[in-house]
Amino acid sequence: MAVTLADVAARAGVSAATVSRVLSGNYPVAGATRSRVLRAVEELEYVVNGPASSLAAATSDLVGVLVNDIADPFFGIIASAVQSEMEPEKGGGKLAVVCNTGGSPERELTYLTLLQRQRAAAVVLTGSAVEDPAHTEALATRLRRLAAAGTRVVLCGRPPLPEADGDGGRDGQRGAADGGAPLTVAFDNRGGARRLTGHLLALGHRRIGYVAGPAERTTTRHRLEGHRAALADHDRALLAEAERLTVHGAYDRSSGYDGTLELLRREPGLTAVLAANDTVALGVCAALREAGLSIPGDVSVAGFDDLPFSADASPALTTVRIPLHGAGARAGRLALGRDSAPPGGVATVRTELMVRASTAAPRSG
Amino acid sequence: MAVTLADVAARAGVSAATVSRVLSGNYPVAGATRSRVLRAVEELEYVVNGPASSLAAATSDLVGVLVNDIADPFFGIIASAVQSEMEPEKGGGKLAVVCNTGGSPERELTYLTLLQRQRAAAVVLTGSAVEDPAHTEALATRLRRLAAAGTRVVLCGRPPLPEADGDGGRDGQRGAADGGAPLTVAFDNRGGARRLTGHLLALGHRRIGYVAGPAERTTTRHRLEGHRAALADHDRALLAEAERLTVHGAYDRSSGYDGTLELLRREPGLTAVLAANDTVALGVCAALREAGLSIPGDVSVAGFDDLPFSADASPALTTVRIPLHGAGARAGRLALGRDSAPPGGVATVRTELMVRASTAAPRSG
DNA sequence: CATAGGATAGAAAGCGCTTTCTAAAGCGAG
DNA sequence: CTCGCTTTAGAAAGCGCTTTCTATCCTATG
Repeated sequence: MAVTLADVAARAGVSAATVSRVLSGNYPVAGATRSRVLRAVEELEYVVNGPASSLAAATSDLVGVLVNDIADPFFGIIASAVQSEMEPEKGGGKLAVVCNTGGSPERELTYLTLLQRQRAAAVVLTGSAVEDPAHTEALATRLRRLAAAGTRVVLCGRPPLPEADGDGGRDGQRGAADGGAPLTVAFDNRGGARRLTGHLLALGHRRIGYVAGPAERTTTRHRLEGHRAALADHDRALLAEAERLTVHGAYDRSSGYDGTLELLRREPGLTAVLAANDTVALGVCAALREAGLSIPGDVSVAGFDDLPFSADASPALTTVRIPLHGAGARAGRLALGRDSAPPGGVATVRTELMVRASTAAPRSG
Repeated sequence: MAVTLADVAARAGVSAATVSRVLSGNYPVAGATRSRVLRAVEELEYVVNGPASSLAAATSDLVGVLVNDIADPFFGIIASAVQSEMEPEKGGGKLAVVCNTGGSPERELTYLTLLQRQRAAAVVLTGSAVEDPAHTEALATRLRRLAAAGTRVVLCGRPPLPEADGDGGRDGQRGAADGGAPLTVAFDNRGGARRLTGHLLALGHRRIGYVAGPAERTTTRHRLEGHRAALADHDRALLAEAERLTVHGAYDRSSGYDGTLELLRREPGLTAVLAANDTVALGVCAALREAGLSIPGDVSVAGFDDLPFSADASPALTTVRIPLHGAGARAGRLALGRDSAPPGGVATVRTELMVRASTAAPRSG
């Protein structure tokens, strides 16, 4: 039905092998022959059959990008950056495939199977991971197997895989023999949270609420650890209160709203609220305003991520900026093997405290 | 290297054909045989070779989703909805591939080639199209060719393809013979804009600025047409001013900011500003506030799309809601052939005026 | 008890491409 | 003018799967 290589070959008066060589370009073909083939391709509107090509060559130009929520700009920005590294102009010429896992470990596995089936050239997993030991192990096993089969695996914004144990590591230098072990681009969530809480403490806040993300996510834990480390640094007594002033929710606006209501119930004297991320912070602000509290006059609010809308919120949000675009681009290059692997396989991306209008010294003391 | 069908067959003590039948499930296999095969698959950790499978079956389970900007929630929501229809549970079991065109016609064509190469099962094109005749024709040709080759083509949020002319239409009833002509899920941008401007006029606004999107985009033109139709309906004299009170920009915040500054320069007596979309509206608000104007006290502001953050902006944004999720889901089902084609191949999605705090009657008159 | 007919499984022919192996020219050097 | 090397192109063998066509084994029926 469709035009095939053989049709082009016949039209150009050459063999199929020659056409293939002209198109892949990794073999010398005389100029005259080449242009004759190219013209035939043109005239017949020939389009390579990808599956056939992938089968014969045992490689494909698909790169999978797994995201937790494609409608969330956080992931959109990362995915966009990864994809921009795959541009044909940049020497990639890969097809970046964004897969929406919805944060579900099962779907993550499902998509990985689908990608493995397609013999994807690389896979980039973004966003926090679920800390369920069973899932962690299943995921790690599959990722190592993918890597061993020649698919490049890059984790972006999640912690590196645990060390392989059990039957793995048959050769001394792990990851050197096969396709290479999974690589990681990690965010310094802990450090960022620590600086953020440090900033609030320096302003004089002592009763700081925390509307955290889902309890089982790595990112949630890391940010919480940073927060508590800062509290402990300042005054170990604050740590005792921290537990009571922390509520968990999802990474969305309504969690911020509901969480804030709960926090106010627990501690009406709150002078600051930290949000799991900027989207949650929006909900926090809405709840505070509805409670008749001004920001930052009565309560300071801070978020995490520094998404595009954060500087535009009113008041502009104090937040911890994660260079998402840079991180995504880095992950993309690692996935393409265009950047050399970072030492230890882990590149940590710095986060930066952005102090804006939503945080100020608490009224009086 | 990898485990193949033959390995599984050998292990299960059956032929390759049987294994294939067990896995595809569209042929009766005796229960005992089936479970023996399944066990072998399990034990060998067999994963189908997608390219080989696609080649032999002459189909693939890839569905391409082209978006203008993956970091923009507008597209994120649509893509997410399309993808949710592809869930294995929903009987789809397709791999939705989100491709970021950056709004560039060339990249659009590039990705379509890539998808055609992969023999994609369907392609969904989202977002406004560029109104360059040369590109429109090139795109239409390629899409019709894709459709003819059996790939389902769905346009979402852009106008239907122009009627095929020239050498096309060899058979009387177009689109019936082959895979089917491209389908469209269109947004009623014109009607939405018309109602929005109507709302402002009803409030008493007469000097209404418009920070429009890129001039060459269909969406921009449609919204502008709706706007002007409303003005003309009310008082033809307003139409004369409309040109002067319209500026063009991109679909981003800074365009809203810059555009508003320009509009204020042209007409300091502005009482309302319409934005190309909600993101642009954020920039409009920022510029107005910096100019010392209150919203909606001095100037009313309205947007388009009703993205998640729009209700949270302060003041909450009056806007035209487009049911993006529903539209994306519809497009997804059409792409899967799960919904029957709408009459004329075009399903138009209603838009809804959401009146919120950012618009009010102008001060005095 | 013989035989038609259904159920189940195997053999084998591709799907369209890449790539190794091989052959035919074309060239300068002895 | 011949020999051996390089350049260029063809033949053909798969890549791993699906699917048609056949063969076999039962079971039901006359």
